[in-house]
Amino acid sequence: MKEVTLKQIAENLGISITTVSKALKDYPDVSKKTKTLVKQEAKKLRYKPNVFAVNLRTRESKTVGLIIPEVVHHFFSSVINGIIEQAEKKGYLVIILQSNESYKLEKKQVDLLISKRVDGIMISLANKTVDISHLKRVKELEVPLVMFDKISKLMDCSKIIINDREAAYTATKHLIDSGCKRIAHFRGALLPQNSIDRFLGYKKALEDHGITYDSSLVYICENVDYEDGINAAKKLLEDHDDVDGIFAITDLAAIGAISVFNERGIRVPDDISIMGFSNWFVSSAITPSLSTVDQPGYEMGVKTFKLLYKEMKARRKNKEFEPKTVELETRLIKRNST
Amino acid sequence: MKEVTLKQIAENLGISITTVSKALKDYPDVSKKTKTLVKQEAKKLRYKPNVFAVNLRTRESKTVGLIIPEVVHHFFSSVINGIIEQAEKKGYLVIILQSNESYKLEKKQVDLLISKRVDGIMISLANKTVDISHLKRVKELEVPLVMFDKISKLMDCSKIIINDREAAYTATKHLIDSGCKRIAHFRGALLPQNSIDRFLGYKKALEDHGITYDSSLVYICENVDYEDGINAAKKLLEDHDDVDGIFAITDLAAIGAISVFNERGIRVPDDISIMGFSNWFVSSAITPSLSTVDQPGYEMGVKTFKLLYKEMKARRKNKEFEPKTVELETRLIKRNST
DNA sequence: CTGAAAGCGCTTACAG
DNA sequence: CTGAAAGCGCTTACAG
Repeated sequence: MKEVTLKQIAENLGISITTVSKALKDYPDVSKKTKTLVKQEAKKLRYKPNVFAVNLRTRESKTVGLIIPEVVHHFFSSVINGIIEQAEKKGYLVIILQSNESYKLEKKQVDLLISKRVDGIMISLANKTVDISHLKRVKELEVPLVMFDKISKLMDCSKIIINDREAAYTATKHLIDSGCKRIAHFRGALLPQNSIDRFLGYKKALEDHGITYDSSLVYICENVDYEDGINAAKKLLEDHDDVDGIFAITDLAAIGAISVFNERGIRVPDDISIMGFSNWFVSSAITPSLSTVDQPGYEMGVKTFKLLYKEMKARRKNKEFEPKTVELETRLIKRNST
Repeated sequence: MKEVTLKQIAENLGISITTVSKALKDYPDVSKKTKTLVKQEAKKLRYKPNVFAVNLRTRESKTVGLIIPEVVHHFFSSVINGIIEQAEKKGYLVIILQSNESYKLEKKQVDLLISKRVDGIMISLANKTVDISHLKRVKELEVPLVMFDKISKLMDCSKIIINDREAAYTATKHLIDSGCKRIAHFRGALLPQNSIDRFLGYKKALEDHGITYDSSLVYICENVDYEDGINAAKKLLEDHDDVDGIFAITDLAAIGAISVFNERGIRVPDDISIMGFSNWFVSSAITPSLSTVDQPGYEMGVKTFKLLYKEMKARRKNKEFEPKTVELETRLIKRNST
């Protein structure tokens, strides 16, 4: 099938390519009559502009890049959802890349997106990301950039986050309020900011309520997943028989713990209370249903793209853009595990 | 920051753009000395070819499109995973679009991908897709196309599927083998092929084992999700008190049913046995753990891209390509709900 | 209101 | 082995 080009239309109509181009884009200096003629012909031939040529001329790809640690993850899936929806509204396509929590891969992905000349990049950092030189490069090249959820405080760019410390504080306080005296924490890896912040919120809540912080009650869940939760729970049962509450960094880890307790006849919440984090929809499906903190993934996606869009718009007009940090609300959700 | 172009390098070195271009691409008719010089300079200036120009010249975008009903879905997440991984290996980027199970949106997405000139398209149909004229157009334009999982039999293109009918048969037979006499089916919408096939597998299994098919035992779960499972289970309890087995079209629907039974003190599997479909990892985390059919999402993604790649390669060389249909193995997984 | 011309940055057939 | 030239399909400043 032969491609339809401006030239084609111009020849059919016996006018110049210039005029055809202008007519299709509704330039004010083309007569109404010509416009109608051109548009009609374009429709008839099913003309579609060749984006490759348009990109080259306009220096824009109308495509944005998204780098996340993992696609197969309820929270990120929701974020993707929000981003794609907004992007489509504005006529942007989203290229999604997965870092698999690897620093090396993440760097490669950034390079890939840059070489594809995306108009902007959104990123949530891998757990293993140790420095941000690759992001500094994005800034140098003046490619708009927004970080979300897993951010680096060192990077000067727009950010969409939740207040992890506060949310963790509230979650821990909820355990205390429901009578827990010995509260363990399943935390994430040591590097990620949100893992640190949730840990600090947990610690602060204990201290503010006269409970001595005991580091032996903190277990590291490297991948914050179901398996990790199972393992941490098993170890906890070996180490401590007096723990009556757990604040887990993710619902997944919490659910892992619950499954261990269910199996061993340990009653939740009578013997031990459990708090998750994320409000994955499965949390309400398990038995007992899981108390957790609602983390607004979809909203985060929406806000992330919107902020990126603003920056891209400013960039296009060569205007200055002042990076912004937006903090989204979280919400404690009480169910049957506490 | 000034963009580095071939021209830049050529000027710095006092040679022609042509030679620079050829040297960088290791054309055999450029001297070794020139090549080294050019490559050195390119590296020094951090030269990156302008993909927009390359695309325009080569008529390739090195980008493929993926349309799926939903991102936030364990099965599709795994497929995405497999696709992205393979694509990256071959230097392709993946644009992911979501149809939200809408026919209209799906058509729009196809148009979008075509207008972006992706080198190939992978698609899993929306539940509400009623005809395939939009896919026929893809074929007309000679854009390589692979369908996976939710396919249309009417479309002449490559397909990656599982044998839904057989898998459903095996699942139902498993219920029969464990003693069930009155087996209900929570099926999907009426249109999708895999919803039809799973239903037919269920029916055939009953008939082959001397159980009369009773259409009042078949409930439609329009979105095959958790909510649907809850509703269907509630209705089932109202309608029939003699059912002792359920084959649900998805794990999600099955888990919804289990949560209803758990709540009402109906014992699974003692009072009623339940089979899911998909082998979502949560199935092993709930109580009781769910028997199900393992559906190889990741593998499906890998195979899908590989097949698309073959077709794109043939297309590039203007060779004929014979569409293929690949059927992947499923596996019955017995857990505690049967 | 219309159009000739330059140019985006690359690739490649062709001549020397 | 090197390079001038054409061309991919579009946009837009400029002239008439």
